[in-house]
Amino acid sequence: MKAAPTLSLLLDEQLCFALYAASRAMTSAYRPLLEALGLTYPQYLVMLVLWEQDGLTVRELGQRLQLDSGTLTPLLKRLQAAGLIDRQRRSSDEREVEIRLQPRGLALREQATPIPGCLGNRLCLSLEDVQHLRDELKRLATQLNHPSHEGN
Amino acid sequence: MKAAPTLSLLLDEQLCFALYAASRAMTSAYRPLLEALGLTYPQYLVMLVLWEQDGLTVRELGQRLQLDSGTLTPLLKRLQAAGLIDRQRRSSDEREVEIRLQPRGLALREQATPIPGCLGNRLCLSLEDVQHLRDELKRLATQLNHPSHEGN
DNA sequence: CACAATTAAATTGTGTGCAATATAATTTTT
DNA sequence: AAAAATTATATTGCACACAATTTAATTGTG
Repeated sequence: MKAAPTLSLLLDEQLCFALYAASRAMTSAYRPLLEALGLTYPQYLVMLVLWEQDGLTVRELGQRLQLDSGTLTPLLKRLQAAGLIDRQRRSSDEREVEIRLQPRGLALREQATPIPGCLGNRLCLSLEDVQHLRDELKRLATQLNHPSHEGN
Repeated sequence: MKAAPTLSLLLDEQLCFALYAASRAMTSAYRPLLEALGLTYPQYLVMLVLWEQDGLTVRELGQRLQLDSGTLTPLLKRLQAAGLIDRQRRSSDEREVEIRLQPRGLALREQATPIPGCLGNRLCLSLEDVQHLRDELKRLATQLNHPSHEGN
């Protein structure tokens, strides 16, 4: 076990800042496209999950997106107010709230289909490079979320 | 010029979600370490810039971090309230507000030096891999921020 | 069955991000 | 030099994120 090496405090050398800046740049790039659908970026992510699997609970949505009810509850209320989803307590377990797509929410999927390709075009990366970067980021997130201190 | 290929709408295939999740995981990993310094993650980024170059204006800080005054003004007021920085209108141009480290803000640098190494340890990546990922993310952010539509 | 422990959402409070607007100082133009 | 345009910051309003607490429903235990 060796001590943590002292790395630079220079902003431009930080992986964390590159990640933070790239994530916000990505959200900004989506914004004008999603505005046409009346969605914010986190709302779009919720819709992606629901288009894949409808009828999930708030908890299950949260597991998928790594978001808690403090974030999801108001977001889902806005999607409901927009007529895209419905929120219903489950009769089998009244603690759980089931989220179901409304016709307007389901129909929105058609308008969303061109969006990933549209964004992909801007990246100037091959599909393989995008997939590789995506998988590296997934591994990074997994490492950071697990407190498996000793590894390497 | 070919049409945008229709890519998947599956959450787990999206680069954007991997980026979003990794960025939040990174911020969460920093949180307990920064809490010991009394800083939030964006506040830490501001301090990184000031430790590199003191006396920048709000505008210059914003250029460096890609943040506007709507975000920075309240954040800087909190750093000022914590006694870490000072905010002063420049006499040469009264529109500009100069940010200067206070002794406590300068001293905090010592406590921050082990942090990057501490986080680096968790990544289970070689230094070269971290640098490569960082540079890929920088290129990605540059591409996304520039509307240079045709490229590749 | 009663009651403690657990679980799922919702609520509350703080701190970003960011668009839009306002305010004030400086520069440019006429 | 006065008016118009520009620039820098601050303010306002909305939507996340997330910790901490609350509320309500369910499960586990004696």
